[in-house]
Amino acid sequence: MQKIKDLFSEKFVDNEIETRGWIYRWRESGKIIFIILRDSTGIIQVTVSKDMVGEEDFNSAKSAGIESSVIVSGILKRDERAPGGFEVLAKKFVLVGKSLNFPITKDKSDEFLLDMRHLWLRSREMTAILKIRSTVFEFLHDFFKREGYYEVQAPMFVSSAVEGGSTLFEVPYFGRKAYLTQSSQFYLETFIFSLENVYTVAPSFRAEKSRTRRHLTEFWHCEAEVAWIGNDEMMKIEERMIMHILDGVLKNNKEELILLKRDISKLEDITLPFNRMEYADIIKLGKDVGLDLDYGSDLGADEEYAITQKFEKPTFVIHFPKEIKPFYHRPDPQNPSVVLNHDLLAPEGYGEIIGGGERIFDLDELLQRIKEERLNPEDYSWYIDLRKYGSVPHSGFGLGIDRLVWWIAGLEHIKYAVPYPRNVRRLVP
RNA sequence: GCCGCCGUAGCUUAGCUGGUGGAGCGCUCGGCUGUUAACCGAGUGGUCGUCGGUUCGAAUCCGACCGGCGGCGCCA
Repeated sequence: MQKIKDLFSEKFVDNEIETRGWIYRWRESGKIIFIILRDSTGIIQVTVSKDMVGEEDFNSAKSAGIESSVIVSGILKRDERAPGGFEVLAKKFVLVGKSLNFPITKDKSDEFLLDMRHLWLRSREMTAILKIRSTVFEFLHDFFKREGYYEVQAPMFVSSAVEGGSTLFEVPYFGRKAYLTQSSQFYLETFIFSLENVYTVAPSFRAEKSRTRRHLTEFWHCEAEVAWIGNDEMMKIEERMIMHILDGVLKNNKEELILLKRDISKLEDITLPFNRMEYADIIKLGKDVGLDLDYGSDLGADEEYAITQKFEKPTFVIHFPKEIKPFYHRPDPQNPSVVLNHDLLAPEGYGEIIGGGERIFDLDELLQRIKEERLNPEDYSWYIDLRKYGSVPHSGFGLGIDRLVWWIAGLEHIKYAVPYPRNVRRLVP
């Protein structure tokens, strides 16, 4: 039994082979049937003719519809008329699982394909994306393993918000109210006092009615928290991490990137270090380009687009005004009106993929910021506790893994980066 | 939450200055021994999103509702 990809080799030519898969294309021309067979590794043409396979097998090949699963044995031939230059001359054709009329045909709208996602996953495009996605997760874990991190797990059911603004999904919890986590950051901070360097890969949930090409209500979140380091060192870790993943995808998924028509040179040209820009300088730069930007307003989609179009590699935007960032970010001792934080913006207009920074580690400073933001300290009692018993300077970040896949694969909308995307409307399939 | 847009056959759509709904793909049948999302012939398929209004007459005009899409805000 051979995988389809392995058949594209001189060593099998004129030899007996056997392979199996699903019918990707089917056409007949008189007494010969052409089948394009697909498996997880690729596609190959199979020709079925009556005098080669006999009446019975020929009839099952004739009745087999798109996406039928089949086992074929025969002779591998070189033939320039076949796509890819090789084809299988069938001697035996076994229909394993019949396929009814496959609902996905030539014309397909975005929405229809989302409704049919459980079947559309088989498409060459989705298969390529899923392979890239698999590599991204693999090299993400690989990076942390190499750098000596511990992987930890935080709860998905939580009792309150990490930050005030975001909307939480409420779920009934034995007569009480619970919420689905929107970030594991606070829990990660609890682990650093024993494990020092920790990370987690888990879903986060946001009940925002966002309708943009980069928002989902459920997304895969990689978060890390590191003891004893500051904002600058955190950024260096992150850029190494992104480079490691990029290298992994470029090494393992060239074929998939090509199939997706990704401009690979744009990824290959990225080198360390990434760009760094002060928030204040962005505002100045924005004014020069004619954007309506005031110091103290958060960067909107237009601004991010303008910035990320300008640069060929990812850009850290650092030192945001503290008012527009959550209370736990540490104000810069040199200039307490800004915080020691960073957002990482992916190039080519993709925008924010990471948010991170240094956390306040002083008890009084944290209480002060909670008070300024008019939050209730009781809601953060165990988080505040961490500043009472041997607090240390520390930093962390959150990476939107789906957004990373979205950018690397060069996709139009984040929903293509995720097998079963969830947004305010979509819960099926 | 705000601003735009769209619902016609299984899918993709034309018809929208009102006068009995057309096409391509799919599917069924037939033809072809080299097709490349093949081609040729025949057939199949529609309470035009729902309800109401205007009119002699509504897919078409008006209103409400339902469903969806794109963008902004929010963020990963």
